[in-house]
Amino acid sequence: MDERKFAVLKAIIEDYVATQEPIGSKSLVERHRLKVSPATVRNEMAVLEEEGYIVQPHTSAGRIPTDKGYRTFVDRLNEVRPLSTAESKAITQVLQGAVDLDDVMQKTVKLLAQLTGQVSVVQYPILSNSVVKHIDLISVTDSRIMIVLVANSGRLEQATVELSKPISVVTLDTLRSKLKLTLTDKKFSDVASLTSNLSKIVDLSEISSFEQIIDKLKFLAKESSDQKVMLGGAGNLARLDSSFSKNLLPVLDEIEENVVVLKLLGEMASTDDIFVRIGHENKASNLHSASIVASGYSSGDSLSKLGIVGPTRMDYPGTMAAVGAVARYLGRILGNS
Amino acid sequence: MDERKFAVLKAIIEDYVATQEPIGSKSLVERHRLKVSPATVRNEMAVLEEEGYIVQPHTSAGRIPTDKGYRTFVDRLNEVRPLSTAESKAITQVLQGAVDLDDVMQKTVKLLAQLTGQVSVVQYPILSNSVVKHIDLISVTDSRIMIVLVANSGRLEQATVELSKPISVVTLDTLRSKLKLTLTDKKFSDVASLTSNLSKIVDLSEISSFEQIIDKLKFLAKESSDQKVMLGGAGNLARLDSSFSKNLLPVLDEIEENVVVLKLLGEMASTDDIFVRIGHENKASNLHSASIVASGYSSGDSLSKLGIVGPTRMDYPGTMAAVGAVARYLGRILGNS
DNA sequence: ATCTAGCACTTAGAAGTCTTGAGTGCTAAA
DNA sequence: TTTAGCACTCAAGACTTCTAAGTGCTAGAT
Repeated sequence: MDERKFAVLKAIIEDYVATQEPIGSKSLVERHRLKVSPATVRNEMAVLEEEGYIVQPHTSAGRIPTDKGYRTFVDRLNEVRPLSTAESKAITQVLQGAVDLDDVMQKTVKLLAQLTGQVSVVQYPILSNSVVKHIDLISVTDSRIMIVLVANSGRLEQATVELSKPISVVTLDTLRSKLKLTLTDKKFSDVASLTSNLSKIVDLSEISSFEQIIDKLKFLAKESSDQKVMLGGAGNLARLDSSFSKNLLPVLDEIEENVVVLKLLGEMASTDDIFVRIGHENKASNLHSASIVASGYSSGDSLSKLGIVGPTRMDYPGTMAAVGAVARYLGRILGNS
Repeated sequence: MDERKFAVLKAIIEDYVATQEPIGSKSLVERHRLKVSPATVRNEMAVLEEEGYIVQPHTSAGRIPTDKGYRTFVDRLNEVRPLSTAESKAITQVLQGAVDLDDVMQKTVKLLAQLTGQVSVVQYPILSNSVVKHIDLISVTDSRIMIVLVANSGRLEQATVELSKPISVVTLDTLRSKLKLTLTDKKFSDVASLTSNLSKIVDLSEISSFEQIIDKLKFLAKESSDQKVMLGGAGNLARLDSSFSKNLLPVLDEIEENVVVLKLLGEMASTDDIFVRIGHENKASNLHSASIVASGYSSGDSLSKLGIVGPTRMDYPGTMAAVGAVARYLGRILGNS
């Protein structure tokens, strides 16, 4: 595409994103100090429309960008605009202050939501490659046992088992030390197989308690290697126009269920570039008027993802910059672990 | 207030909540099969208006309830309508499936949001009266120590300390056993004072690491006895009308910061009845068009709170029933601990 | 005494009409 | 290839009118 035509497209997109109104040739020339007349611009626009980059809502109205228009705009946007120093300062400050992983995740998701003004999603660091750093059994009461698992990434997982009958302290102690021995420095994904063949160590009378604990432990290790997701900035939906949010609501419900996001984020290629999926490029029809901007971030050993979802009409450069920066900083914070 | 007048008020409120439109005398008589003519109802309405229970948005329009109207309606609503069996089934099923405290809280907040269609808030069980059941120090790397605290209520708190220089295994071991000895079965609120006078036990060269760990531990214990809050159903805002959500957005941001809710919920008297605060009864002016329905729930030893916030125009009987039921079930679940 | 029917009066909002201005496409000249 | 000029279109705002839902009040019915 020729240089000037792209300039026109770009100008249309910028104005439309800012005003949310169709853009006409005259106001375009004024606002952007183009060195040509409106008539020339009109000719360019006619071509752009023919090629499917922009449309008119009705005759005698200005133009608005199509998905295809946004797409070429984003593709041409090679160098990502850096964030303002104030913004990047904010990011480091907020993330610096986090105490544990949950806190980091929560702050990140909120940060993303605030920087972009959109609904944000952050995937927890993936555990399957992680290694058990510590395992403990804690008796809260004599029939309630809490299992604690710590990964080398610093992620902690817990679960409580309600035993059908009390367990003796001795049994619990032997079980605990056995588990420590068996599982420490082993992969989460191997926990299930490793625990399957150590049934002989406990007294017969307590075999049921034993099994309940092991079951929960397996579940916990499996569950944790599954992916967990945090959602934030749902309130931003209210800021956006309601037709859009009506569409998106069911999606959010599902996101809270962790189901969709896995697919959504999983589909984005798994490098740490920034990915953008615009309107109809999304398979789910609820998302046909939405765009997703996502990026991978490295958490020690593995690569997880984060991103935002908003209306197609969004500030792509700014959003991409924010997503990229947050991903980078998050990786840096977690990289220390 | 005389019986029939109340019936009229009630009918107005019910219709207005359902339709969100001012209610006139004629449609009222039709929809509610009152045994009197519209003219009579009009007379009643005139009196109700004079007494401040209802207003006309403009002459020649129907009436809408005032805060005072809602208030008397709610006050007369003595017996709380029980939930449908389907609903209470849903509650038990959802809560039953939770694995740990975070999970319980998250499921509860979501449940409340779904049952009521409003924004919901659940306070974590208060810790200050809780007792340290278990404490552990886990070395993730040799300069990253994770502190784990478990309360008798089953609540688990963790934090990671980044030491300025590595700590030796021996020191860590002695420190750990010392802490176990000192803190087990002590109140969270006493952690700070108990840890203040045990500096002598470590080698001088590692005194700085020691201090960093103790500081974090104090912080953790204090932080945890502070109140923590979980927010849910922010997406419901989008369902409501936008003027309302505009008002409420800043409030939500603050709620996420845990600041406001403490006050908000704290102000509600601390029994486990259901409390309703309507419109201007709220001090914060952002909440003048909002109502809060809250209830205490007992979590083992202490009493915490949960509730929802929505527009004054809400289904009070239904909402109160839902809040009450969730509080009751939650108490039951946590009571086991 | 209280309720109700009837009626004159009010008024927001729907429906209809006019006007305007931002926008277009096309043609012909620079 | 660009630009000026011009006729044409049409959504959205302004202005009017109409209407239906609602009111309050009075006088008769119960």
